[in-house]
Parts: sequence; C-alpha cells; structure tokens
Amino acid sequence: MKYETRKDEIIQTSAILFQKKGYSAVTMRDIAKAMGIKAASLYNHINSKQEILSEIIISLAEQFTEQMKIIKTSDDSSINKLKQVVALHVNITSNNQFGMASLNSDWMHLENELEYYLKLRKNYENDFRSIIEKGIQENELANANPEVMLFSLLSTLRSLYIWLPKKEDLNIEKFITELSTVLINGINK
Amino acid sequence: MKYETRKDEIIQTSAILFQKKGYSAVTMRDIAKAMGIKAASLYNHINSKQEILSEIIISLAEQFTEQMKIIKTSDDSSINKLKQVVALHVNITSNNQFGMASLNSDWMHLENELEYYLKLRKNYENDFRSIIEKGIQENELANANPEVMLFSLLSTLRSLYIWLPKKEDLNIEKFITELSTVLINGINK
DNA sequence: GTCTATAGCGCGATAGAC
DNA sequence: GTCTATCGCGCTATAGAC
Repeated sequence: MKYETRKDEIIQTSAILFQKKGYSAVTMRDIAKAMGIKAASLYNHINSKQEILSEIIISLAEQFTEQMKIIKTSDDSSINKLKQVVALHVNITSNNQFGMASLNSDWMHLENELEYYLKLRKNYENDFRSIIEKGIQENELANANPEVMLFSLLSTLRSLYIWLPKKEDLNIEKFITELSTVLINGINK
Repeated sequence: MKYETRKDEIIQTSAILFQKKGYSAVTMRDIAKAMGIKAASLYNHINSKQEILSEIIISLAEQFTEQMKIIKTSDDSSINKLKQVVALHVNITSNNQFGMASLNSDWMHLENELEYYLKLRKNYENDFRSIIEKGIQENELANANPEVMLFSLLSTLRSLYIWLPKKEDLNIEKFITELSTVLINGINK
C-alpha cells in the first residue's frame, strides 16, 4: 500500500502542496480536499498544521545529521568524503523531493522545533566545513577560500529539490558521478 | 534621503519582511507597523499587496534580462561571458538582497505578472545554457553534461541572497573573482 | 473516522472624517 | 496623507452527531 498510516498520508500530501505554494499559503482545507475528506477530519490524526510541517522537516534534518556522522568519522580522503556528501543529498532528495522544499524554504515557520532545527543545520554545516578545511590543509583541495567553496557546494546541493523532479528519467548513480565531477573539477577544460 | 517616494518606501520595507517570512505570511498590518503607520494608509500609495510583490520581482527580473542581453551579444570568450554572469548576479544581489529573496522564493504568488516573469526566466536560462553549450563545442569548457553545469552554476548564483548578507565586510570585486574561480575551476587541487 | 456546524480570530481592502 | 471603523471573507481548530 502507498501509505503506512493516515497520518503518513496527511504528511506526504501536505509536502506536495507546501512545495507548490509554501506552508503559509496552504490551508487545512487544501490538504483535506487533496485527500478527499473534510478539514475537520484531519484533526483525528494530527494535532495542528504546525505539527505537519515539523514532522516533514525534522525527520529530513535528522537523516542528514545521521549520515553526516558516518561520513565524517570514516577515514576516507577529503575528496571521497565530499563525493559521499553529494551522494547523500542526491539520494535523500530523490526519495523526498517534496519534503526537501519545506526543509529549504519553510523552516522559518517552525515554532517549537525551530531551535532544534537550527542546531542540526549549524552542526551539519560545521561538519561540511571541516571536511573542506582538512582537504585544503592536506593539499588535497585547491587553496581557495573555504567559505566560498562551502557556499557554492551547499547551494547546489540544497537546490536539488527544484531540479531533480524535472529530470524524471534520470539515472541516479550516473547523475551523482556527473555532479561530483562538476562540483569538484569545475567546468573548465 | 533614503526613499524617493512613499511607494518606494513601502516596496523596500515589504521586501525586508517578505525575505524573513515569505510573501504569504506577511500582512499589510505588518508592513504598516514597520513604517509606523496604519494599514489603511498604505492604500493611498499602492493598490494591493499583490502590486508590491509584482514591483519587487519584475524590476529585478528585467534587470537580469537587460544585462544578459549585453553579455550574450558581446564577442568575449565563453569563460569571460560566464565570469560576467557571475558578476551580474553578485552585483544585483548585493544591491537588492531583500528583493532577491522574493524573486527566488515568492514568484509563484505572482498573479497578473506570473506568465511574464516565467517568460523572462525561461529566456534567461536559455541564454545561460547557450553560453555553456558554445563553450563546450569550442573546446573551451569541459565536455561534461551542460544541464548539470547550468544547474550547478545557477543554483549557486541564485542562492547568493542567502549568503551575501552574512558577509557584511565583503570586498565585492574580490568575491566575484573567488567565486568565479571556484565555479569554473572547481575545488580540486 | 468522518461529518456538519461554528467559534474566534485575522486577513485584504474600502468608506469617509480630518 | 493618515486616521478610525468596519465589511466580508477565509483561516485554524473544536464540539458533538453518526
């Protein structure tokens, strides 16, 4: 079956709608209509609209945190770690294209979980930065501004949710290789 | 003086608020409060909330269109054209950091001007793609997937509005050089 | 578990005094 | 050009029948 529980169906349906118009512009009536029920019925499965957003964002943020922990504690080269980070983003995004829109665009509408989300994000960025800085120190990466590198890589990886859905016939493994090549070696001949 | 007209003040104040919470979550009362007046008074200068969004987004989109036209019709090398595109994004974003948030995140809330905006964006992307494809054909750029290149470059350039404000003491010219280097040559040693 | 009905509130926008 | 007052509507969420 498509959904494990009715709550799960609400969350996934909401993610699709949030991706199109953003959390604030989507109403409980919109969500209910997309499921073929009335808005009041949603409250039998969830406590608030806010809870839906929170479930979407926090579960994704925790997936990134978990996987980054594995990558950073491995003893791979910096380049290989970065390739694993690229694969991490492509894989999570291809499995949660709608939720990733909320993670990237609607996190500021979190209420109770906002601080927790910001902590996870900050830790993730710090781990990412450490990989880059170690790569520069050990002469594996170019001696450029690490903040500019971090910004450039992260911007591209965070935008995957906009772009991946447009390429439906995409070979994921091939794409990870191509993207890693462009991000690491640039576009120059 | 800071603002040319009261309408201009409304638009710039709104852009700051839209950047924080998004168009849908900002109310006319929020905008008025930020200006120290009542919501009803706003309507002496603008016709609707929608008009404010439209003014913010369309004027920026037209700036990109205009400048891209100059870049694409020049007879520079592809690499130099790409460097000019990087400079274009950095310059417009550093002068309009708040408005760029609306351009990137709230364009879907445009009503009358949505089609026009989408046309400008599509043309811009096509021009960008043409520069990349010509660079590959003429052996100036790596023989990689041009769509992946376009996506990677555009994602980074479109995210500048999130990142530039955090680096207030930034030397713009130096940053354009650093960013161009990372985007074109990658991060590899 | 879904429904109808509705409470309580805030929204964009307008009317008209000053 | 700004104000107070308010209209008409849509919002999240709840109560209670079935």
